[in-house]
Amino acid sequence: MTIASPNTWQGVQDEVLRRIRERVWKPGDLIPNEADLAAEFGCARATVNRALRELAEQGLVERRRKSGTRVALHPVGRAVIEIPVIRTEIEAAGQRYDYRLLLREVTPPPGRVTYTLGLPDATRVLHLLAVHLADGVPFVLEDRWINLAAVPQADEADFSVKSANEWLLETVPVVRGDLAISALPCPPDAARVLELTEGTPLLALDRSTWGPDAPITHVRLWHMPGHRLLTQIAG
Amino acid sequence: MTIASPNTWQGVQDEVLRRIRERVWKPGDLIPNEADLAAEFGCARATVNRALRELAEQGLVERRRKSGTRVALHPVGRAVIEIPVIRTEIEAAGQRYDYRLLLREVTPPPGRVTYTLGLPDATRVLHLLAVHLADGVPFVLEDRWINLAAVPQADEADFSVKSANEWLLETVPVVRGDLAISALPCPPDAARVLELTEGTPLLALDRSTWGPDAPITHVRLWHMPGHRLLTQIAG
DNA sequence: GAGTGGTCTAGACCACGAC
DNA sequence: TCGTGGTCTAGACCACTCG
Repeated sequence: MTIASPNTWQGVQDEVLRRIRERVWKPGDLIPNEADLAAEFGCARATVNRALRELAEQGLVERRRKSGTRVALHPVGRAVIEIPVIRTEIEAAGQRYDYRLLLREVTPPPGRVTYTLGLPDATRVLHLLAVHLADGVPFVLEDRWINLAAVPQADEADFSVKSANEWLLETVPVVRGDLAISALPCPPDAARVLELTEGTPLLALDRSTWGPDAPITHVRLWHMPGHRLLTQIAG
Repeated sequence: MTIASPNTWQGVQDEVLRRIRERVWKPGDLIPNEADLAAEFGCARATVNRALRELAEQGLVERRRKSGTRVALHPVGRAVIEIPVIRTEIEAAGQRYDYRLLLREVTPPPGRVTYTLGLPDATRVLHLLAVHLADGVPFVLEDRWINLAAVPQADEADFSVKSANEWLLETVPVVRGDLAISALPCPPDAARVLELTEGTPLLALDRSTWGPDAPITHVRLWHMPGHRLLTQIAG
């Protein structure tokens, strides 16, 4: 770890961090305002602003106009999970990627899908079931529902070669998404495909995405037993 | 969703985002340089810089000196998980918080603890087992190991009133942390405390933290069945 | 060598919010 | 009211990296 020269924004940030960690400024304390810090460090106020803004984004300090900047009392840790395309994830691990489409049907979706996406009752929805393999071994089971009202082209797309994941990324503009992580017992159909005992604890990732106007898709990824989501904590 | 006036950094960002989503600039494309965009939007280059810098942090564009700025080919989704103090989490849900210390001992830690923290064999480690309750019902079981070589004060602290989580936050400067999320079968001792059937799928969060010089603590949180980690996806 | 993003400056005005 | 952070500007120099 190198210390940046103190009149750069990183240098200011390092010094502020040091004072927070060494309790020169204690949790709850008000720290000097930007103009004073700029004078102390011999730099422009904009430089101090950038340093403090990033610390505020990380939750280490709280800033309010007029009140000033305080050291956070209970800094909230933030862990960033990266969600790559599954093929990329497997190939990045140096393994061979394979993909098999198991089921394709247009059928009324279960309640959890209509509910999380906020779909009207009569919506036509495309249901896909597919397995992604790493070196020939099942890696994750994908249970996807695509809103045909928002993505009519999906009805004619060939999802047996390219995964819906990648097809959607290239085809539909996504504006926002939700992710829910939970531990669930392996259901009977997944047990058959993944060759597991029913009830085995599996990590389930439920992802919903919306376009500019309408919900696009909901997907549940069933990860094989032992799979771990690894991240670093900032703050 | 309001559109910001276009000569603010948010306005520039909105317009750039729109062009990326509507495929005016396609994945892989080079977009105009900062000076040109500033001229087009009628603002200063610093304003464009801020807009693009944030998009680069989100992974939507890739920037390199001399080459310029490109629309990312495979934007990696990022989900930010917020990790509050457990008491805060429960109280924020409008529930009553309770805490019970079940076990306190100094004992050799299991391999997964010494391994993830990188502890030497002979390290003295304090082992705590505690349960956090919401409205009187078990919410999460905490299985914590504290490195007494790094935090000797922990040996005399009273963890029956204040949870180790909060005590450590107030006492020890933390420099970095790791988080691993997995689905595991409920072990026998947890089953007794949480009044569950052994083997029930539980969401396990393994958190390790380091101070400036040494590993501080490793904690595994066993969440009750059905618990979901909710986040939003950026990008 | 030259074009690009990365950063700093000194100054200015604005928006929020505590009083 | 008025102090604070939030932002914009015009200009400058630097650092990286491609050709």
